Amino acid sequence: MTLFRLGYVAMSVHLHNASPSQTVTYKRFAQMKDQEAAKRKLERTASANLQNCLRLLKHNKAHDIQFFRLSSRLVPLATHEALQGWDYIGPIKQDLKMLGDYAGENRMRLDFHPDHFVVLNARDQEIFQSSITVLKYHYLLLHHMGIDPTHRCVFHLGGRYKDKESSLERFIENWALVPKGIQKMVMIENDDTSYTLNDCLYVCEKLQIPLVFDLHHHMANYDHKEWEENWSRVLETWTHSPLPVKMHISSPKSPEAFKSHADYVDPDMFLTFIEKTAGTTDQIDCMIEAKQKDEALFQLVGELRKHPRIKMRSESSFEWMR
DNA sequence: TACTGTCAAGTTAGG
DNA sequence: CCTAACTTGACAGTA
Repeated sequence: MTLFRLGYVAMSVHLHNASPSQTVTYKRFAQMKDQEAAKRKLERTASANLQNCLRLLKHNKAHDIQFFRLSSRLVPLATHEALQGWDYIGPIKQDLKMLGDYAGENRMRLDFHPDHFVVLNARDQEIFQSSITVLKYHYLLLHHMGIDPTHRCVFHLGGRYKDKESSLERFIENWALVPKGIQKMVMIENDDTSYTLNDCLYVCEKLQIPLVFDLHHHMANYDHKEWEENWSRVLETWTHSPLPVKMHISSPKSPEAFKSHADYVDPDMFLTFIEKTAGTTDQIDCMIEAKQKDEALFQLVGELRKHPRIKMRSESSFEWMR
């Protein structure tokens, strides 16, 4: 039997005034005359973000949701080069621990998806180094939450640079320069413009990195449309992970804007995926990437539970009955 | 209070 | 070579 578990991204459309991504822009920060006071403002914002994050986890618990992507913007300007040397962890240690403890007590799977500024296959050393800085920031947050950082941070292979083959190989070369602790934290996802499922499998198998399969990206960018033929290879990349297989689910906004995320998830496409993968592994955690966030999850569950072969195991998890 | 322009970072497509 | 689009919520200034 395969347990399918649903999660959502970073913020709730139901919980008001609970943004975990409040910020102070660098421009505003630089305008403030008292730099120490400005740093205190950053710290207060970070603390408020973490408090809001805790509210989100409580909301998730109330709805039986145990899978959640944390915002990468919890600490404003944490990795900005003008703020090197700023101890952004110290002032929020208690908040981080409280969040991590709550997640642990309630067996929640939390992870991160830093945005497109992480480019490990960069040609430019500075871009590579700033990518490492961003990953280290994620590592420290996890560490101080008391969460094992293994396989908690997903991103893409990087740029194509007009030569996909050599750019793919450069990811492998650069990987040797990535600190071991950060290597263990990483998962790789197929993207919608450059690196396909095949490309990612090649790298993930070589470097022993779990592959997060994004079905929507696959439909926008593939070598072989039939992903099923490679599904067992995807599962294999998770063999040595302490965590269940993870994937991303979203639907195209429209045929014209195919790559954009729709407000909600199309249940039919998802049901097809479920039918094809049910029974292939113990558990698959599905991250819902939709504009309507948790509401999209609720609506999807509402549709799924009407299906005769779907047996709900909680408000956000289910099995497929053969 | 509601609306609009602006905001750290990178890459790609297009002119 | 340069710029806009991508994606994108939140902030700050203005109406």
